[in-house]
Amino acid sequence: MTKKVQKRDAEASRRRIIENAIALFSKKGYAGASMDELAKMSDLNKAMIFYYFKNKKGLYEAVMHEILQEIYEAILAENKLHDNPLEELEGFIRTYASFACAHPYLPALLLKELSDSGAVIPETLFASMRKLFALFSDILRRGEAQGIFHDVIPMVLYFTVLGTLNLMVTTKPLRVKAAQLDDIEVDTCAECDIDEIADYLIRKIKLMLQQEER
Amino acid sequence: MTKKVQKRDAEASRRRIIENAIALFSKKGYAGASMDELAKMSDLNKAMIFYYFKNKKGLYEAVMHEILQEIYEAILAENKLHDNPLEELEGFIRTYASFACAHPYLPALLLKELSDSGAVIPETLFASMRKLFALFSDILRRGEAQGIFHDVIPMVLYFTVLGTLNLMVTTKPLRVKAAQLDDIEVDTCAECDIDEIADYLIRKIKLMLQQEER
Amino acid sequence: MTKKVQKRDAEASRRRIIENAIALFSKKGYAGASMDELAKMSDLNKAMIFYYFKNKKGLYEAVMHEILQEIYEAILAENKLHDNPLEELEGFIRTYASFACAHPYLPALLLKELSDSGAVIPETLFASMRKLFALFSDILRRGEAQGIFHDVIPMVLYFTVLGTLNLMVTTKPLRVKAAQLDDIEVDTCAECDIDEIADYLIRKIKLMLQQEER
Amino acid sequence: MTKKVQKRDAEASRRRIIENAIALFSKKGYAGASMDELAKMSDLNKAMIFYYFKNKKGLYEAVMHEILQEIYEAILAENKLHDNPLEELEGFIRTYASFACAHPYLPALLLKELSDSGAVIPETLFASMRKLFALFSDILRRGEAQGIFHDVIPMVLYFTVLGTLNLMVTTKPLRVKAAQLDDIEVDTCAECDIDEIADYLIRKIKLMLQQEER
DNA sequence: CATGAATGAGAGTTCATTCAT
DNA sequence: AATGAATGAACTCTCATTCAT
Repeated sequence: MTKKVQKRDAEASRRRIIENAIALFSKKGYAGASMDELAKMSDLNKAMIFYYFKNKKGLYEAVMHEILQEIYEAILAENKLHDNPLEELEGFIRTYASFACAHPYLPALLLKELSDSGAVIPETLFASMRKLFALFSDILRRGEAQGIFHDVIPMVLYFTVLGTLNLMVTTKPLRVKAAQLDDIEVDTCAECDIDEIADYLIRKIKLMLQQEER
Repeated sequence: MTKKVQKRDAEASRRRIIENAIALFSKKGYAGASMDELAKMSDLNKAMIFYYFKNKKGLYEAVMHEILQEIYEAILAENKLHDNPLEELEGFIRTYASFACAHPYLPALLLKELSDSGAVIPETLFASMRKLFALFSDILRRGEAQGIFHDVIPMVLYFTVLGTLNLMVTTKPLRVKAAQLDDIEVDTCAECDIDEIADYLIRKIKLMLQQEER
Repeated sequence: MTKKVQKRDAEASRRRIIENAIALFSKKGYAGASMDELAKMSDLNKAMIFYYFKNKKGLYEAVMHEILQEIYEAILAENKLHDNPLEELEGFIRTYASFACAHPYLPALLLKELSDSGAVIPETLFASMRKLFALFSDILRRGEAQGIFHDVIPMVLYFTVLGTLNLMVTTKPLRVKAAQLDDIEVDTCAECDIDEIADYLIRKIKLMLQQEER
Repeated sequence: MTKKVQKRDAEASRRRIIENAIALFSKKGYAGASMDELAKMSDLNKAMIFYYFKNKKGLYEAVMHEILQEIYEAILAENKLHDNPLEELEGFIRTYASFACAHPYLPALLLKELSDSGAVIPETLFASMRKLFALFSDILRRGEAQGIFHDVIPMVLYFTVLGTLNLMVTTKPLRVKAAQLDDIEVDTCAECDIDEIADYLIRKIKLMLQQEER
């Protein structure tokens, strides 16, 4: 007879949880996020979180996997549009920047996680982050092989890019507030939008890589 | 009757608390750190924490103030040894790097705090961080005025430096582990020590700043 | 399969908490009552108190609302049985007295609350107490209008009635103990039951109100 | 040599503690009052409270003894000025009223204590209160013997007087607030001062006692 | 698939009280 | 007589998690 009176849509519930969890974890961190609050946000019973994700850590892993997968796919798609390392590098930075700006939870979550070596989820973070780094590293190595980049240490440069962009995104509110209170002595770049910053960063990174040291 | 190994030494107790708190907060973050655990670590009754610092937030503020003050003083001292922007910049980076390496709680705490715009202690973080940035900014501006640096945006470059160095420090365990598990496909720079990294970063930053764009 | 002795019966749990809370608050006062003890009394986990009442103050409000509502309804019901102010007044006093005797927590809670102007819950106490006073006041005013009561100040007389009855109830144990220890010098009325006292009070109040001053 | 550099005046310290304790206990009740706050108020080290009074209960006893002694002496002094029961009764009520008004902690403390049968300090309260009641009782008994009072139950009348006056004092703030918010429907006697109330009560008590029942 | 009731452990914080100086 | 440091127990309240329906 299959009553199906009410559409109990498992997939929809799951997604609602994940999406709210992304917001919550990025705002309050792992320890600070409460499953109670998450349930309320998601308009679902608390028990459902455990039904779908087993426990808090499991949910967190799902969240991290989700966002790392998303950014990876975005960057990979962009990467396929280009065929030389210089453009690929540009694309990488620009895509990461605009994605981070559109989804500011990403920098927040990533920095938190990286700031304690993935204390919560070493393996997951790990595997997911490696794919992204492998791509970045590969671009630089090929550029080096082609003689257009010099003196390359991919790991350091990777964190240079991620560090700069992530911090510019997460500190935005702080910098805006500083600008309001401050005499104009120091410029906190409160107005810059992320695309300008990405452009600037690209320009600078090029100078870094294309020059041989004197 | 000389040694007088005092049991009830306020200053000593206070310091023990602060020092353990630095370790604890940097390891577990603000929300994740437990005052109970801290008391045990410090070999003191839990109530003493509140006796000295009023509440958890007060303790956290004291901790952040402490570490930011320390790094600021270290950098300021170094800065006074030089008299031209280029050397000053080098000194800044090198000092920050070696301090961060010697006191790895600094990057951990800083990244956590910056990753949510100083959610816990906006004002304190703020004031303390500004002094450091003001110094950095000043170095670059003077360099620009003297025609040795070009196309300078201090805020972005500040986060480039801090982002790179902090992330290299906090991800060290992660990178080491990656190196063990991995086929040699990607180099996670597991062996590099922080001074080499600082050297590399300095070299690169110089290229960034001394060149005019082509 | 009929009886269904429910274990997880929300309404029952809630009631158990409220009822024990009434006893506890009336015995120890607001500050002196411990939620831990209440949980134990109620054979429930401590967290359930907060699940049902949000916090201690919320519980206290619920308690006060409950008892004030009960006494109000009892008196109102009695009031409807009469149609002249004299009888209504009698009914008011008698009902209050026997209710207070049957539920001795009422005087205890009321006196405590009134003794600091409703420090804990000004608004709630307020609204609930006003209804009762409004009824009392109305009775007296109508009596005055009909010329059977004279020189009426309802507020004072209200507290005369409540003060006398409440104190006679709450001091009962004290007075009994006094009677045991004492030589018969002073009569603490240890034997009187509350109905006699109510009768006496009614007699006296009548003399108060029906006479014009000489 | 008797250095006596600093006047460490024990008696003064003791008094400061007692006086602040009266205020504190009357405002927050026994359980709600904190020795920490008391020490701060008294500008003394917390340990001194225990030096002078052994423990919280001891202090509370001292406080209750103090205020009951004071009111007893005030009333006794007044009583000696009169030589007939009617005037003595008037004096009792009037003195209690004005004392209670001048020292509003008395009603607050008394009602709290009486509202749980002297849970904290049965014996002390007891002994002190009995002297006062014995005086009141004696006045009435003599009046009855002289044929000017009729149908006397001292215990009840005692609480009638104390109940009325104490409640009028402690509820003053509540009644004032009610007067502000309310439409004029009910008169909470917010303006009456305590002497008017005492006069009114005396008038009414006289009617109570001088009449034989009809 | 979904709910609300229940739990036990632990959170931060305050308490009365004592110790050493 | 007076202080500040220290304690342990208790406090209110929140947490992640599970059970019964």
